[in-house]
Amino acid sequence: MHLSRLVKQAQKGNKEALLQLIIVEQDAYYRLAYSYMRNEHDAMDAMADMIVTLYEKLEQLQKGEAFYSWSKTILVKRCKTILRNKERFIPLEDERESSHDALTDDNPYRNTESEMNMQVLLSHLSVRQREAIELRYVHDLPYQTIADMTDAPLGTIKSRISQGIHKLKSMMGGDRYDNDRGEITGAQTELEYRTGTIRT
DNA sequence: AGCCGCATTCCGCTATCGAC
DNA sequence: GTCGATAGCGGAATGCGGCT
Repeated sequence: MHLSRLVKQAQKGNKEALLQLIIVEQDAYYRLAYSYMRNEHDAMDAMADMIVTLYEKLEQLQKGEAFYSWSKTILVKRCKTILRNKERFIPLEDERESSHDALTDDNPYRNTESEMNMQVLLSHLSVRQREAIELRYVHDLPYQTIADMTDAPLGTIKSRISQGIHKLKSMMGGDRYDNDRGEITGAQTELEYRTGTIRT
């Protein structure tokens, strides 16, 4: 994989190169867009808008290796803009209702009972905590990228995730895996197993 | 090629602060 | 008092260059 080379080709106007870059991560893009839009049509719309933006602004990207975090930041901001325009951006007090939407049949995450349980658990967090945790453990994005996406300081993202995990732990009735040495938390482990992002 | 040490980056955690 | 935001610390992971 020569990411930087592909990005440079795309920056020179090579549409094939840009297409290749997008295809490699198309599933990740879709899942990310879906997690915000909650339906296939809007997720596809957001992805289409992202591709247009990428094509227009690719010259501004300085580090080729940062292409995917940069493009995902664009996608998330586009999703939020669409939601705002539709006046559907979910305010804090409505988050529980939205959690039920997340369990509809076309949700790509709703595969098993335990995944549904995790969605229910996540629905008890604040919107911002849930967003940060989903971006980290569902979409496997680094803290800095999440901070960029959400326009929040890095420390704030760390805090949201840490406190969100803490809440999940208490909701799960204590920590099955935690111990005195401070190893990986039960809730965190649960999330990582759900999403396949557990590191070996 | 393999090992070692150093530097950098990333992450988890927590103390502190301010708003309510 | 509670909650969320912020900053900073320490440990783990990773990258990289030098040496054998």
